[in-house]
Amino acid sequence: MAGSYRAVKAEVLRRIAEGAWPPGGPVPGEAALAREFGAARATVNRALRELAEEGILERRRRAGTRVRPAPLRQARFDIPIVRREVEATGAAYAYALLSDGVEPAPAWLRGRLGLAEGERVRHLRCLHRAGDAPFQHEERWIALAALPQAEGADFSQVGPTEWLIAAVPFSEVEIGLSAVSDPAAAAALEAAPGAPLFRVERTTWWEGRGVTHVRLTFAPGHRMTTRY
Amino acid sequence: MAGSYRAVKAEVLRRIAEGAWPPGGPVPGEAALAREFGAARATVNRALRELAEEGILERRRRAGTRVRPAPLRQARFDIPIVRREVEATGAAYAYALLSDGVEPAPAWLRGRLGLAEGERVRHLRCLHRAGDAPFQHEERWIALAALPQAEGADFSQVGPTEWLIAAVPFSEVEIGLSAVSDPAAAAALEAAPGAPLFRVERTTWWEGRGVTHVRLTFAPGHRMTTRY
DNA sequence: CAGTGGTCTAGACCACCGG
DNA sequence: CGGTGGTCTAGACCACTGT
Repeated sequence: MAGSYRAVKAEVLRRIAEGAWPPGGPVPGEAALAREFGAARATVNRALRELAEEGILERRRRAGTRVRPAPLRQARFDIPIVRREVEATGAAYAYALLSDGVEPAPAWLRGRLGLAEGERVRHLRCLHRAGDAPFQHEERWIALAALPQAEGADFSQVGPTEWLIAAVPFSEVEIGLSAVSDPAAAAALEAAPGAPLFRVERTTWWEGRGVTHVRLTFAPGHRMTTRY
Repeated sequence: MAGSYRAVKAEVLRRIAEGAWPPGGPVPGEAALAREFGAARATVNRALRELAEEGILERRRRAGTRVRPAPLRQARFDIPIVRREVEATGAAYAYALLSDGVEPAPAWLRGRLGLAEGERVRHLRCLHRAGDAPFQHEERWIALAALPQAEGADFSQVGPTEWLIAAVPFSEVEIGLSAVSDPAAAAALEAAPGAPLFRVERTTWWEGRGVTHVRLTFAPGHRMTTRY
């Protein structure tokens, strides 16, 4: 097990935890570690590269590798498709389209997506259920200039999210998480008007153009979790 | 630029976006791609491995590589130290200890950390400010059996989070995000009693033992964002 | 049981940047 | 300017798993 990048990672972590390599302090160079561990430099490189990506180490050319002073805590969350998320709980998934229309983009949305004044967007509100219980309220805007085929799409059976996955293969995305009080969403979710609701907002660009913005508001009590 | 793992990634992404390699469909083997691109297999391997880690591809031995049918959306969020987060906004950071005591662990906490009945925990409540405005309310429990030195630590000047970073180098962590209504936290944050508050909960284990649990509750309007 | 990805090695070139 | 990490190559062995 001497020459395994996993073994190298584990050993490096051990030395940091042990205090042998204190926070902010330097880590021996790849060549030295390769010699010490009896591994190829490429192997050590992969180990250190991954530790850097995980926020444990800090690497810079010429300056060398150091232990991050305050380990950059980062968490990776999966953002699954609602249907899968519901089905994972064992409940039956149900979808309903609440409202649907085409309208000029409001100012805040134009700013967010970079749209010109007067540009039209398709505006949808949907409800996703887990069994009989409301699970997630989705409010979505799609820029029709960027995605003309969205004007004729039928969202009565399949939610716009799933439709978009097929229509827009790749994009740049910004995700925001917050806690909100939204009487309209609360009503759709059959929650008290002032209930604190967990919201995920996602804006998507494609080739520099704003394509769509969505607000996913969850029924009270929803938690997003991850481990590492 | 033929033999660059970045070039390979870009080309693979292009072919997927283009529709040449449809979702769910197979991707040629590493050997074939290496031949086609005039690169070493290790180079192609790195490209495909990273795309798999990013949720674009799915790889299995013997079965080969496929394009993920519904691209696994995942987002990575940085969870910075409060002080840095506040200072990043340009505001002055201020810390205050609101309450501090040692008590038997309540049942819900024992379950979460895996503590025995009657085990004692240090229970702290703190407030982090950005300038004059309350920014984050921190409520923390530290298991004294697992971390005896926490009993005598002075948390009047430095928050327990920063103290813990120095005391517990590495650990397993579970993070949960939710929206809550918490009158006590709201009061400390000078918010309306029923205001929707964004909460981050983090449980930390070390060598299989539950060490600490924290509730970070943010002032109204807080947003956690990320791009990719 | 054969083929695919997973990993390792030894050697090499080079971009970058701190002193 | 020189040392460090970043990357690439050619070749090899092997673990795993679908057929």
